[in-house]
Amino acid sequence: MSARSQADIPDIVIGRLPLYLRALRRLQQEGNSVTSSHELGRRLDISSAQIRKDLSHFGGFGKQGTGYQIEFLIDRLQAVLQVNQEWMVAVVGAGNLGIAISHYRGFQDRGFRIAHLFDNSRRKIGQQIGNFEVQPVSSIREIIRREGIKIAMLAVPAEEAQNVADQLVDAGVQAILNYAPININVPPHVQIQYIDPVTHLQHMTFYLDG
Amino acid sequence: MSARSQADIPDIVIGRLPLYLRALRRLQQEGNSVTSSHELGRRLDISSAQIRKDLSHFGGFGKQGTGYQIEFLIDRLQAVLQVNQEWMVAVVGAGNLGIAISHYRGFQDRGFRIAHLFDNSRRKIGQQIGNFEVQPVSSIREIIRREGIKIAMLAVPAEEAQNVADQLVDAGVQAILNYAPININVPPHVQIQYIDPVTHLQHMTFYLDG
DNA sequence: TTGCCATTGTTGAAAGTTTCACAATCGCAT
DNA sequence: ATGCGATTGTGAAACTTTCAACAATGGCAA
Repeated sequence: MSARSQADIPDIVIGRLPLYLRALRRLQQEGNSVTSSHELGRRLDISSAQIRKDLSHFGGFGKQGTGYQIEFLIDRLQAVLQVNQEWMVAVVGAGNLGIAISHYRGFQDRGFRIAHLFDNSRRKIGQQIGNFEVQPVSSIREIIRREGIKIAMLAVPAEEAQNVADQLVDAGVQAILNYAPININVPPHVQIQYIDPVTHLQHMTFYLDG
Repeated sequence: MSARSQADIPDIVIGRLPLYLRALRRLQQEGNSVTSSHELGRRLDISSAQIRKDLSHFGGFGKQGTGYQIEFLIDRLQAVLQVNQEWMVAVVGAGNLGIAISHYRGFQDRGFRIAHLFDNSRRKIGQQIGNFEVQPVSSIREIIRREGIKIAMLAVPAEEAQNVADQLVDAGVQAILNYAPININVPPHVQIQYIDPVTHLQHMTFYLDG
């Protein structure tokens, strides 16, 4: 992993923190104010020892005999993940998927706000979709630079993904979540993650009988 | 992992096979008929040794000095993952996301076909969306039983996810891909995987500066 | 106050995963 | 036919991750 490898925490641990955060907020919504590594583990299907060890990388958040104060732990995890602020996110691709992403309410309160929706089809540019007017891909560079946007979600056809990713990186984007079913290459200072439902489905079919 | 733990292959290896498959099909589309562990590794950002070792779990697919016949390797991986057939998939939730999933052309030729779209809102039941007429959640049990559907994608609000998952499992579903941002519990014979863009974004923000 | 139960943080051992390094061998050019 | 460069498959080593176990400690009840 690159850059801010904060005190050398394993990346696999970082990857679990968002799951802890999600479960903690749920527990809170359900009216709890305290929880334990056992309860969290039961919910997430992760061993309690692992949860304690993961959290211990960032300091002693709990109390022996009692467990963890949910609100406090949420605050700390949000700070560690840097989601105690709101990141602006650009979405590229205004097809069905890009539109669904742009409408999704689930980013709110979790650290992200969709700020722009780009596409390069004549038919779509200028169209009003949710709160956004679709902007041309050619304006990515200027807008992203001007607004200092660091994060983009890519929902374009596979054939265009690498090209658009290059433009995003050039504009200063440092993290890309790619929905196109193709691997793309980015410089080492840029984070990239993939969402492809088919790879998940194919992983599961291995275990099915028949 | 459960059930068909075919000759005890590590689950982490199984999880990489869909990525190999995806990259191989791309290489094929680009007109290649042969590749090597080095070329694949470069594309996927995985070491060539790892690719060779992963593949070796399933037999010797390559030729020294030459590499791998792409078509042959695709066939074998598809057989291993059981995607040399077409699985019918039920989608539950006809919101923006469920609709985007139902329109997505990317399932074709990768082993899956959306067969039904369910929702329980009065407004949506009966509506025609793409090739599907939205059906009530209450009919899940009968339809999935009758058609022997084994795989479902869940695109309902977090509050309803556990409940719908229970109904799916009861109807005989053995694999669930859950888009709702919540952990759900299923019996051990049921596969479950998660897609939550926010967890990916939060993972990446850890490494961003600022 | 004392004792008891629950729970954390942490150590060290066990299990799992990746990488290294190289013999075996393939195809091609000479 | 021979030699050469490329590439696989694999055993052993290095590294990473998970798990089990337990001392330390907090809160509560008696």
